[in-house]
Amino acid sequence: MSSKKKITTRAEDYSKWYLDVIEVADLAENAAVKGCMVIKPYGYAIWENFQAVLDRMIKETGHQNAYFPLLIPKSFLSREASHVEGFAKECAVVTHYRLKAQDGGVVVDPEAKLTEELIIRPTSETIIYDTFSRWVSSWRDLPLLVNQWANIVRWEMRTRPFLRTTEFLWQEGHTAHATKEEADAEVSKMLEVYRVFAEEYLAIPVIKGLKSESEKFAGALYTTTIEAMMQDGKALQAGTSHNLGQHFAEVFEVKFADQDGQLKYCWTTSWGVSTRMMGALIMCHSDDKGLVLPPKIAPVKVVIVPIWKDEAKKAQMLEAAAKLAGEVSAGLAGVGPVSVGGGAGAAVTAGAAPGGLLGAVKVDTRDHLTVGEKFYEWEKKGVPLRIELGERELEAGQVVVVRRDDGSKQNLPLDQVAGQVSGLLEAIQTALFEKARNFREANMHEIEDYTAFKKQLEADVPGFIVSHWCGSAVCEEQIKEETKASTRCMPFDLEKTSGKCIKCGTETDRRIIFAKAY
RNA sequence: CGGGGUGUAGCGCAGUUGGUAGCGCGCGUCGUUCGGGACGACGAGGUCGUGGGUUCGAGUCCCGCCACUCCGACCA
Repeated sequence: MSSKKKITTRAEDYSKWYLDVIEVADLAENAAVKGCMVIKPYGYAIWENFQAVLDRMIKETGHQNAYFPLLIPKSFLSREASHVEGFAKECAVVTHYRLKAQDGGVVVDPEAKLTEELIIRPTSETIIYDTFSRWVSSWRDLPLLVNQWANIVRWEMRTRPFLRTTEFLWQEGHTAHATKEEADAEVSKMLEVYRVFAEEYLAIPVIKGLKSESEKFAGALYTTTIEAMMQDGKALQAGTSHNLGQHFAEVFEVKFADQDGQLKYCWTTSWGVSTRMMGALIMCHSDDKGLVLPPKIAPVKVVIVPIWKDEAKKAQMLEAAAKLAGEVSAGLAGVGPVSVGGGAGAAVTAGAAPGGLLGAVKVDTRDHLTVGEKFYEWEKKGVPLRIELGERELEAGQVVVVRRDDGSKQNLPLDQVAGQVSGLLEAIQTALFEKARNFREANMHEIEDYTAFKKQLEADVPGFIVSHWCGSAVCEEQIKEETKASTRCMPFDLEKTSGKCIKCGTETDRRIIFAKAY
């Protein structure tokens, strides 16, 4: 269980260690299946907290959850020309519906060939707008605001755990509106939801902006994005919100009779956040000891490690720890969602349950591990606060409280712990965000000279480069070829200044962020 | 699909000129331990990726096949 391997850290090689904590992908001796993901219970508890928070925010902005089919008729995908072009190369295709026994094994039954192949959804625009066409007939049916939690399959050539897996989990929102203005407002409203989610819950600072034409979603009018910087100075697109214009409405005939009696096509939007955000969370905060989780999203927020020498002392310590856990749980109200199995009451007993990992406050009662091993394990799992409770503490009427983010230790009187825990968790939450934001600010570069631009991208931590750009896809493509940096977004809050395109020198007031990206 | 690399216990690996399968970690039982990754004793665990060939004898040599993996082209 606990490996003594020194953890190597940071974004570029994080996958070497986090698998132990969150995920394994050793399902089979089959590359395709390995590209999918197995999420261990601890990692899934983090995902469930993601869902709990984001789902609540999505509903608070007026959306409802629904579910649509996994399998999409091939013909649907080809209706929107640029959409099919964007996704055709990475679709898993269902061609048969039956196997049959043969020579002691099974083979695909050639008799069971489908007349039309089915595509495993790489995204659900097509099947959802096909459905919308039957749901919308009047302006009174609009806006139609729907969200779906689902799994997605994209047959990528190269996979990377969490960042690019063959199968991934996400939420995808799809909305239909009467006017472009309403659709625009929806797009920016949801991008703001994502910003708040990333910054206030995951403590990941993000930059909101507009994608270039070549980086926008296949079939969209325009794409907005939140871009985050990882600890190695590379960019990660953490969430996107698209205005799909009337493209999909036209090909799937999502039409409505407006108040003026005219039959009009809807304006649609879509937006999504995936398990990739888990990768962002890991890479943004983790250190040499393992995960560092922001308190608001951590499945286990506080772990109490009782320390004893013999059976008699063990009973005494466990009792004291259980009592403390109860008090701390009560003091935790309002600090983010509580994970599965984790109501305050459940949390107190969770430690006693064999194998139980979860609960907002966890008491580590295991006695086949040394204290040191327990410390290392919870640090690796990123639990924000650790409370050490031993004979010494009990006699002195105090405990040792250790912060995961900076490793600092402090002694707290036993009767004050519960009252101070939520304040400490908030301090950790804030400190993580500040640290990440300071790092990003320190690695933002405004560069107007192409030689300096190329040199910066060769640095160990290349960071984000803000430069003027003429807007041409040709310059964009050449820069990518020469430096491997792609355009990330045109930040909405970036001041317009006049200057020359970093590549071709054309006068322009447009500036964009370039970065190496995951 | 192009260019490398690797297949031996759950994981990581060793295995010399061909001679009955080894190590570390992990796992199980018992005991001593326990304040930052403890120790001892005993134990369980293997069609050496696969098919053929050479040989008295193949993990080892020869040929074929398969799989995985890393680097490039694709992407949330």
